[in-house]
Amino acid sequence: MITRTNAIEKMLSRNDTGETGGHQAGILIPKKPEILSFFPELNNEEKNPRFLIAFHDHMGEQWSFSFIYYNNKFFGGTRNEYRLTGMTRYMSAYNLKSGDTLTLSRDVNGFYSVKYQKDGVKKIGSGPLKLSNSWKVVKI
DNA sequence: AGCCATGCACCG
DNA sequence: CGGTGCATGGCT
Repeated sequence: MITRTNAIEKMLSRNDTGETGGHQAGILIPKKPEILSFFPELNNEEKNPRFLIAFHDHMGEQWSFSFIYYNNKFFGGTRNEYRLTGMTRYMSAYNLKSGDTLTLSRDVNGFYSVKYQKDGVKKIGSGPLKLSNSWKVVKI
């Protein structure tokens, strides 16, 4: 049997939180099988398939995020990436900034939850803040 | 591949 | 009319 990912986390980039002035309303999901297996399967045959997922946070609040596969590359465009959108309200509610960690998890009942970790703990030591590939799989 | 940026639609 | 979100292009 396969091991499905039931929890993942990502250190937010500046564009994720909207600090760059962008308004793309969501975070980018890397095309890693381990990460993607956390999310429901999307229909690759259709353009920009999306899946609305309801998450609840540690405060008992409910949030609906959209897991979208922007795949217009296969439909005459140039995009080929996954995003989780509709998060600006959540991020502003808890004042999340780049460098903070966002954790997504799913229990055996398919119940999704989201939480965050204000960082400053994870040191970067020397060098610039490297945010690429900042996702990681978490076992629960 | 991943992050940055933006024109336009929609909604308060 | 300003903020938010979608979809898409651009840059590193």
